Amino acid sequence: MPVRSGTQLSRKLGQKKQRRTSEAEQHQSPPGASQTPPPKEPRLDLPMTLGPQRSIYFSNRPARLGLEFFDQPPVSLAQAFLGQVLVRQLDDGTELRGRIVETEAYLGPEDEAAHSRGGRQTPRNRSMFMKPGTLYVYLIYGMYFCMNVSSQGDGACVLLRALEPLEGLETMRQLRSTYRRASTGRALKDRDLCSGPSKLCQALAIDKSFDQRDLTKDKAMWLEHGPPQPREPAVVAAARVGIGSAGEWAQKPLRFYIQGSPWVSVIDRAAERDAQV
DNA sequence: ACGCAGATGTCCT
DNA sequence: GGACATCTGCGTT
Repeated sequence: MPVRSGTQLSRKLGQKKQRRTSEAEQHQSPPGASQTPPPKEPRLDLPMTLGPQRSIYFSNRPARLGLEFFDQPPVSLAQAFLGQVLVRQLDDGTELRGRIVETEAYLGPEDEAAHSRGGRQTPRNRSMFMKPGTLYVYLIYGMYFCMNVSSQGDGACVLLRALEPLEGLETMRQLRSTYRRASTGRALKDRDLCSGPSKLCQALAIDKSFDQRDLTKDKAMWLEHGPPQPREPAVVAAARVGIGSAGEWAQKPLRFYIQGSPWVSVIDRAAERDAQV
């Protein structure tokens, strides 16, 4: 859902460093994951007509999005993520689904708010420099995780900030509660399941072991086209959250969210007013 | 509704 | 040693 015209198909691959094959395979299956493949879906009749988003083989589920989706500049990828569905398959086969409603773009070396500012490359942020679709998961404040997806452009990526939970809500609630103090026994509201970058990591059981995995190939997580919407949703561009010390870069409108969605983590009324002139 | 302190590990100066 | 792409629970309007 383009808010602005972005470069579409005329891009060149291979701007990022090649990932070694051994690493790719090493991260295919998480440590502790069940060795046996998850139970197969019940056999379903093939639909009479097959849409372009659906696999022609043995499934009526939407196909996972591939490299051609992730290989675009960070701003257009951040916008393209909105409305797509993130799927997490747990070790027991349970599938959790959430529609992405809020993202942030981190542009790379020139972006003072990015971990890759100045071209810094460390063991922690190495996945920012890997091929588009690679996950960058890091620990923040000693106890939380944030999940990014590498985009086109060295050191550029997109932070996933909020999801609209679609499937597996009770499991998400359970996963979220595990990390909270047991003193308050109140169940979390649906809105509190995935409305924040670290909340969604808790709800989908995403931790450091997902760092450097390939979202186009990983067995435990992938991205699907979101269901068609009756209307093209309005997208708000606002300042990014939690990067106060990044000078002028803190003000740039590099956070994107679906206007009116109750699942967004931080609403920016001023940005919404400015946008509707 | 909003504000603030505290929790807690890792990276980087 | 300080900062950190955060969240929670408890306090005050």
